[in-house]
Amino acid sequence: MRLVTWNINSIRLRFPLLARVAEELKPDVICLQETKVTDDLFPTVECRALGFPYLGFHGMKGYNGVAILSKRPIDALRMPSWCERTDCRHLIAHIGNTEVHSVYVPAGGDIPDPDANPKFAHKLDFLRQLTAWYGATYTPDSRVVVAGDLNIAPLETDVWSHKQLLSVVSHTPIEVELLNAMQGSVPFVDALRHFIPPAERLFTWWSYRSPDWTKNDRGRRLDHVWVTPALKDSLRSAQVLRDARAWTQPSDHVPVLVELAD
DNA sequence: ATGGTTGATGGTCAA
Repeated sequence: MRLVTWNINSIRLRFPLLARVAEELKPDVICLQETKVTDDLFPTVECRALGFPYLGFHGMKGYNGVAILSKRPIDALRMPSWCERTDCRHLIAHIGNTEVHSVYVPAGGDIPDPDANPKFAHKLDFLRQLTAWYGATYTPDSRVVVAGDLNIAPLETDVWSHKQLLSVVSHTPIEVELLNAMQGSVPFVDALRHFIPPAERLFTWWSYRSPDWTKNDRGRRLDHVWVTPALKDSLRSAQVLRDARAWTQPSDHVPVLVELAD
């Protein structure tokens, strides 16, 4: 199974780029975040025309929104909600004998202080709740893929400057600690770092707020694919489609591909 | 330290 995760930042605006991702990466499953579309306006006909007959989506007006597009039958869909909100940040599809999760962790605002910044507090709470739930719901024998924009870059090599980003939301010690706790809850295997050495720099996001995203390569690895230990030996390859950041009218995130043996 | 850009929306808010 070839699985792509991508924060598309509006599926309607960037549908032509989604078609390009489908054509170039030939995924069997695509997990999307920030679809930014309500369910009644989701482009179901267009997705099916791309070769994905089986669709799950969970969206709201203007913000957030997750989706899973599949060439293989989706047997069941679930949409957990966290922090007593209906934020459309989590979608689960049962595909064959495996669960695929599309997750969009709150970005957390600009100030890395939960007392001063409710958005940061929400991000931390979201991570704590998800961690408790994953730990209580799954075991190492579960067949689960967690894919999405987790909005945290855990390793020093996941950011362009570890020192300069220590107090920047996405790379603060408290966030990294909570993300590591979430990964350890089952535990999950980091599929990207399974193939790409942790010593090597690896980014999946480059800010829009730079006139030239390639200048000094100031990126971060915010998008992740994790698998349960039961799937570890099935991992075949992983790839970040860095080129997609240079496409016309790009998302600030690029697609990440992980290939698993069936 | 600050500001920079993009998207949905229709004034700003979120990222």
